[in-house]
Amino acid sequence: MPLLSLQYENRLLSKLSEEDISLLGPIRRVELAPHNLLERAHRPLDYVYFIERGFASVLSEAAADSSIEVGLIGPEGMTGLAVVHGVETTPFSTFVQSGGAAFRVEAERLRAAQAQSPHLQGLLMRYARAFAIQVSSTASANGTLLLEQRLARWLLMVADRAGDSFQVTHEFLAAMLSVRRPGVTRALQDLESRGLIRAMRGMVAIADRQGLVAYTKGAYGLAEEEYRALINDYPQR
Amino acid sequence: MPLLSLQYENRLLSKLSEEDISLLGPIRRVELAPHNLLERAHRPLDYVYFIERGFASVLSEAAADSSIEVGLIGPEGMTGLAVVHGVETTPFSTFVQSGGAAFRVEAERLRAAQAQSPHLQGLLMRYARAFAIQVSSTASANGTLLLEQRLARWLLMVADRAGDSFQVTHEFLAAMLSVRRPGVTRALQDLESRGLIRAMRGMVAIADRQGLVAYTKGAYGLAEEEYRALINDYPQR
DNA sequence: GAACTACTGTGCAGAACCGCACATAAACCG
DNA sequence: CGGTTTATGTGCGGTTCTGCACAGTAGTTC
Repeated sequence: MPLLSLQYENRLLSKLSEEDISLLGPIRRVELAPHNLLERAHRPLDYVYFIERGFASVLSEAAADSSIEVGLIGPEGMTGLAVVHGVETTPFSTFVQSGGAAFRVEAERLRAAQAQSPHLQGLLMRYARAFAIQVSSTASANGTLLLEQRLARWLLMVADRAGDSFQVTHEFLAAMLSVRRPGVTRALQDLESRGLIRAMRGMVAIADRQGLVAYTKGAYGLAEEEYRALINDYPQR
Repeated sequence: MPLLSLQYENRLLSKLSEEDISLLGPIRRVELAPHNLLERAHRPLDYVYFIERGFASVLSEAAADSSIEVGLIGPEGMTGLAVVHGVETTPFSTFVQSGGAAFRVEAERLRAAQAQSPHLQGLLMRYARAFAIQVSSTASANGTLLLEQRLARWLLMVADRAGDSFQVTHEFLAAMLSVRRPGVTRALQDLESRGLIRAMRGMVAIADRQGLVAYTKGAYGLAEEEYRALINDYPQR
């Protein structure tokens, strides 16, 4: 009999035993439609989502008018880290960027499960750490990189979660990076002229992954390496 | 008999009972000299530090040549959150910016104490959350603010940890914000001309705290509010 | 296939910041 | 107290990005 856990595309759930999964209670598979809000800033979190397909963005609206993405979550992770830390609310919003599916778990249930299973607790702690490192890298990238490099990093991060070609508009990219839309157009043209990507209407495809990585001059890779060390190397059970 | 915990200026330690403190084992008070490295990137963490006076910076050196500060830790917190998450290393360096003192706890001991005391565990989880929010705010600030506003935010964060006037050079500020040094000179002049600070050789003093806060247009305040909600409101024990 | 609605491309003046270079000034040291 | 070090102030050309404005083009709808 195959392990139930192999049914999960989510990298976190796939690390859990049937027992741990059952601790999560009635976990329901839900469809994620683009623009779905999975968390609203300052509202209590009722559910966390272990993403199976698609991805979501964590958005900071700190500075009055200008919002910006601070984190990206796909099948490698989960939304609702506040719950993992035992907290009821978060100051950020999380919304679905690219539709897909997820397993939804009640916040209370997750908390109880953490208390019961050290293995689950350990895994979630490590993911929280991995995500914190991703956000730190974003802080670093936002402070030190040019737009083209920030864009390259973003495209790579999305490719990791949604495959090498995906739908996205310049407008949307501009919102995530908090830059002007025409700036994105130019930056994409530049990346394309270097043969690193192919840009079509409403869509971008990675053409030369290695080249893109090199182009970010180290801004992409560290967080991803840490994720591997933290999660992939965590014992299956 | 007064509570032992009242002896601690560190906001986290001051929330702990004598029992919880004793779980931390031989905690040693150490002096923090400027430029002391409390954590080295990719090296195992042997100790965590609960800061009593002074403050430390978490530095990302992701992008090859350019390093940048991603987090600030003073008497409100602790270094070594990797340990709290059950991880042995961190990809960042943490160094003392402003000398002072701290209580040093063995990493192993902290881990064991977390397992034994739900109260301690809860507190550290909440601090980890507060710090993550701080880093997210930095990501947001780095992506959306002008230098002067980033500077204003940084000065406020330091003032919270080291008092309203503190020593710092333009060179140093430039390194933290990852900008040119003359840019800092100009930005400080601008803040001073608005009557928000007073800048002297090797030193800055906050003159109009409220004005400074207003000047950051919301970039300062959110993380601090969250800290209060997470830590100050956590039950004493 | 015409009208409409995204989405993408382009241009231009100006602000913000960089890179480099150098001038001034305060503190320190012998 | 004169020399050295450290810190701050200034200038200038160039690049990146903004803000604003508008043109083109691909899809969609009826």
